[in-house]
Amino acid sequence: MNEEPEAGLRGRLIDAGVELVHAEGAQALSLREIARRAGVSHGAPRRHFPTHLDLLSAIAHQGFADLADRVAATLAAGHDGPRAELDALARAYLDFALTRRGMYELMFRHDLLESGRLGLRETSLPLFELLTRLVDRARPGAGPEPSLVAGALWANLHGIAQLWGWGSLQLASGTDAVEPLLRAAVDAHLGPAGLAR
Amino acid sequence: MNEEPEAGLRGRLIDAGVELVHAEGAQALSLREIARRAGVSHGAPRRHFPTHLDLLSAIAHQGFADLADRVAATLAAGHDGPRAELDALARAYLDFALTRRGMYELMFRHDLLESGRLGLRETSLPLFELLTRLVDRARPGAGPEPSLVAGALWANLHGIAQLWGWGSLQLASGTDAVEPLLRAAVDAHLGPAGLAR
DNA sequence: CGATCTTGGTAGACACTGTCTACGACGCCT
DNA sequence: AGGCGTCGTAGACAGTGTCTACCAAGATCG
Repeated sequence: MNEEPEAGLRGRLIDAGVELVHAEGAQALSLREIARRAGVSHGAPRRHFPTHLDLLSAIAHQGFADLADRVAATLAAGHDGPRAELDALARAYLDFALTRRGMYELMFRHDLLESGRLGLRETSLPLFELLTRLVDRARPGAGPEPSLVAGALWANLHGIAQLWGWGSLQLASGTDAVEPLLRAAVDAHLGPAGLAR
Repeated sequence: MNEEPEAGLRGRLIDAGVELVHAEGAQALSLREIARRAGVSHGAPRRHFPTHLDLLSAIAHQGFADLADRVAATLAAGHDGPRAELDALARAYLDFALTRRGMYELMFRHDLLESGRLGLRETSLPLFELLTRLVDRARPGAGPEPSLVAGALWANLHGIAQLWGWGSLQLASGTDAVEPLLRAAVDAHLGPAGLAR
């Protein structure tokens, strides 16, 4: 499922960037610092990435691949029906966003997504289609179409991940645990756990 | 509801920043450019804002005030019951996020929120409490507590605003209208429109 | 009334950033 | 051997945020 790691300086730059964003956060990803960590001069990356944003996009791309791997590994563990799989997916998504904060932030930088580099926006499509399939199987036929529910649910997960990630939701809802919020969101879009199936 | 505009250079800097973020977007808010637009040297802002982030926080603060004004104006129009008010609030929120994109982006910059400057995170609390009250009144007593539902709903609005704003949701769900998505989200958290109340 | 201190702005320096250009080393091919 | 891409280096340039020295005008006070 994962493409083989790229050889040469191009791959080393991406690796250095991934390491850096995990260690220091998204704002530390200056072109020159990445080059420094890869042991080359600041002009070298230009041979492989025309601009700074292209390099960042490649790093974010790697992040989406990691997320896909995590989700795949979670689902491979085996679950009791599509609803349980959805719960697991939601938790894995949130977990990724909260533990890999810098990478998650990078992956959803609007200027990266909007620049259309590397088809970054399209990179999340397979994950979204998986979500749509699960929604379709987890819910009885009635109600709005699955892609709509999946879209709303994805947006909900994304919003929880972000707002919780920087403390706004803790402050607002007065709790210090995400799980109830996550459960409330999933239940809202799919109905309470025990019903379907 | 709005505090009076601040006089002096401090207020002029904020105004220049607000204008700039509306005209050119959030990445254009360099300290020097704001100073230029306010007609002062690049060192002048330092007398009023110790650091660049403090100035940005003050601008974002103004954005939250604008959002609160918009929501208040929307609710003042008069609606038929709390559920209709919630629909109007959700639409106003989304409308703000999509028309004032640069400002919305600035308001939810994590480094601003996390730095705790100006109590920026607390600024959204009144709006959230309003949301919680409406949720409480719009839903029959059963189910999870209102603050939890309000938190999940807020996260959903935020997620829709962001993902839609930069085109990811259009691509994923295959539609080009937000309204169905917004309705699906509100219905999911509060139940279909006709039922309650 | 004159000296002094505070307030609020200017001007220049510094380190750092992303981009661009000139240059050079190296391998490959004919 | 000669030519030619490929790929990295080194330096310049404009722009950034921050810091420091300076200075002009007002207020305060002995």
